[in-house]
Amino acid sequence: MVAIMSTPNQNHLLAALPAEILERISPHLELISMPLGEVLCESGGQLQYVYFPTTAIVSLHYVMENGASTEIAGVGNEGVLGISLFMGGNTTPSRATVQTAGYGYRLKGRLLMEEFNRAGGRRTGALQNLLLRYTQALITQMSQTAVCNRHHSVEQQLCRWLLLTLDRLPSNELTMTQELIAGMLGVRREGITEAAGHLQQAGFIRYRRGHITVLDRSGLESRVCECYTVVKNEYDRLLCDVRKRQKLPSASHG
Amino acid sequence: MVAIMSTPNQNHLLAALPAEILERISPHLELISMPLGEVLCESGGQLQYVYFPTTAIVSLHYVMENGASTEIAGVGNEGVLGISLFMGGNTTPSRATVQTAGYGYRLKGRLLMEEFNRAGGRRTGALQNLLLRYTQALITQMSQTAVCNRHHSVEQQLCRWLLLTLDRLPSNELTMTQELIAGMLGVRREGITEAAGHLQQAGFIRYRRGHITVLDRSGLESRVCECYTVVKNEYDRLLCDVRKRQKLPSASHG
DNA sequence: GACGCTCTGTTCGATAACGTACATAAGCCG
DNA sequence: CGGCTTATGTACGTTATCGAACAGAGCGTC
Repeated sequence: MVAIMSTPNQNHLLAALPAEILERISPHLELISMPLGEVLCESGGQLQYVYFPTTAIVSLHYVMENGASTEIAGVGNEGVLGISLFMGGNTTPSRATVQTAGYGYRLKGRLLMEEFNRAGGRRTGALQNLLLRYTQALITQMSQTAVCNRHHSVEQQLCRWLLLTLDRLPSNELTMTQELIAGMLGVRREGITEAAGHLQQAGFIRYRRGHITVLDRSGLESRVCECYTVVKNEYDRLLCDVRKRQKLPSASHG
Repeated sequence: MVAIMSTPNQNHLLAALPAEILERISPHLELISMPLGEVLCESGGQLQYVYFPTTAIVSLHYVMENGASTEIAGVGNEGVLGISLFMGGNTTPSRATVQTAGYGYRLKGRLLMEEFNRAGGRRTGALQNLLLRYTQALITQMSQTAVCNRHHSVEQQLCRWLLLTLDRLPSNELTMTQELIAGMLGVRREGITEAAGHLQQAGFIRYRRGHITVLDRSGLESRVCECYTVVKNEYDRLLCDVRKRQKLPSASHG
């Protein structure tokens, strides 16, 4: 009962681990609350933990000298925050903040590394394999963000962002102001107001102060640029064994 | 004498490998010519080899449905093409083409993987460690490209691109048409003409049909956005042990 | 229930980059 | 050397987004 709000299984990466590994690290997984706006890692800051979100979504973004900022990728229940630990850099120039409040599990970096480097001798460990594939999917997301920033309209980018966020949430309602979304996409708030207005007129979404409800997902998909599909396909391809293990999401039950 | 045009040491990653590892893979390194425009890997295509450029530069870019394209990162003598092999994905949605003709070494993917997974038991292998750190630096480059695409002017981006390219070349002359640069940055050719004109008026560069000579590097640095420095610092930080091993470049000798 | 903060809607001109079109010039090849 | 291909220079109107300014409206708080 105490686990209603979150179980490790809700994170796809944790869920995909072989039982043996999960048993080893489970005792060290700490369930934590991740409130909106919390800064999990400053630019260039050391990470003590890696974070496996379950219901929360974390935004990786750069803050520029002039204060402007842009999200370069999001991390939700499909992934993990803190790849710089096992990639060997320890830090990154990007900042990580909680974009959607929720829960997640954290694990001491040292413990993750022990498991990451636990090689079977013949072949690399299952955890390492999984995390590297996840990292590649993340790379695709970042790359596609670069492409999208260059070539697509604010409305298209908003659709992409909404769909990617929706994919990480159990419901069809996002708790999110237009101001925050603008910050993520690195555009003006007014641009979001305008684009969101179009989408609302089309009947795809409805919103009220700080809440966006997606009414017609396929409508958004009809307006989104190809970038969304590229990213989604790549996550599915690289982490398909992860998906297979998931119990089917209760999309039709509310 | 036959090796004047290229030696494995000219690639920083190869040069940084422990002698033991280099001895194992050296017999399998094939010196190859990489002509301008050669497509090393199509979007979604399988890589048979990984490529360690020495004098060539490879561009990783996305080609969109409408034909427009954008570079998301470059790979020169500081890196390796084919990270998707050891990251576990085998393919990526990006395309790799030769942006600056030159030479490089290729290595069969299977052989790289053997070495990548050769764990010492206690700790992960030196090659794995190096390649993962390189990958993190590449991630920074991609992220910063996304940020730069969003917030900075064509001129700033051109400066960033010139400097990053210059860092990978032995001389201060790039063989490159404005048309090609425009394709890299994902902007119009006219935009490059204009920005390059400014830089030439300022005396920072000089160009003639297909050749750009950098006359005043610090001039470019004064106009470039912060993105260049972020990327460069991150390469230096993550691969500093690589730099240490390099013989100092003969910048002052022609 | 009134207040006030914050979010949202709307306007305006300014600007950077676009798309198109065409003129000029450089260098290659016969 | 002369002609052709291709790169570069320049101009035009068009567009998306920006930056700033302000009005209205929702929602929590007292």
